[in-house]
Amino acid sequence: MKAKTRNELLTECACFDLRRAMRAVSRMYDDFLRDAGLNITQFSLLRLICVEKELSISTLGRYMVMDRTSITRALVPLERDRLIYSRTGADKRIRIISVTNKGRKLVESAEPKWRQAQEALMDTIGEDRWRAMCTVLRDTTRMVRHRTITAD
Amino acid sequence: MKAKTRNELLTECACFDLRRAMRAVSRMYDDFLRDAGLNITQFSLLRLICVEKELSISTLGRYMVMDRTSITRALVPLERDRLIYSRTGADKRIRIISVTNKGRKLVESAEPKWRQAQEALMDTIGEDRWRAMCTVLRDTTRMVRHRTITAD
DNA sequence: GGCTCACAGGTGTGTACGCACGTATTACTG
DNA sequence: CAGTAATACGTGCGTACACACCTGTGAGCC
Repeated sequence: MKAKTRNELLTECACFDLRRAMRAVSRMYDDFLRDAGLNITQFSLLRLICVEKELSISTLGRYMVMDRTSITRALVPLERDRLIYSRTGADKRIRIISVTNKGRKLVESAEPKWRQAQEALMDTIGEDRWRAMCTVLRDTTRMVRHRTITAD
Repeated sequence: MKAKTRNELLTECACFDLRRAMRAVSRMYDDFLRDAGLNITQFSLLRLICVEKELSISTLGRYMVMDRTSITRALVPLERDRLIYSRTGADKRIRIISVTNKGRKLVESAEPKWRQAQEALMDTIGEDRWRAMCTVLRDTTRMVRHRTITAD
């Protein structure tokens, strides 16, 4: 099979491919995590908060490459369920987010399920494809983000 | 740099990488499409309906790898704005979706913007990375979907 | 110290997405 | 042909996500 030219590549939507794969893979992860009482988004967010101890809404947004306001909303169910708590910092503009003991325990109990999802995906697509996918996705994210930032 | 082992690969979440890249890239496409009055999801959906003339909710769901009920909701704004219309088929269970003239015109007017987004992404990440990304995402989607179907 | 601007954050609104559960219609089967 | 299974779809509910717009705080400049 002949390799596609640039113009041929452009006839199919990369963003569609990305969103579709995201739906397929997210559903798989959510299936594994369901019993744990977290979805993959909440798990990722909570795990990040566990590692970093204290962070602001904007910092979380930058790391997740998510709009600041989306972080605010995503934290609502986590705070409601006492998995995280927040307080005002020395700089009164900043809301500092931390994990609670309950939150940390929940992440730890969910980790085996997440691990199972990771293994299942790895077994499904294979080590080489996994490696290629993660690399290309991280590079793309970085480049697109950099493009946005430098273009203002 | 030494290549990562399977276990090292598994310490970082592939699903997180996927969702994060999806957010970054979708935002870029939505930026380009904004003036056209469609977002990338609506554009993809509408374009598919244009090409296929007539399809059911479930068929759309299978192609988009999206839950049937998500399709139902996604079509609401499109039908409200008279971009599509639906009717009951010979099999009364099936709701047949078709594009309207207004919808077709809107897709055509949005196509140049979408094309600009495609070009911009291509210029940002390069042809090789684009090729690698689309290939790996389609293969992954297919494999994950197949896994779900065969596992029931 | 007052002015201006950048930064951190929240709310209103609308779309994106999926699961649990329920209804209606068709297909299959004894 | 009655009974059952499979198929197609919708609604209630909850989370995911972003933009437009607004408020409050801190930083730098005069």
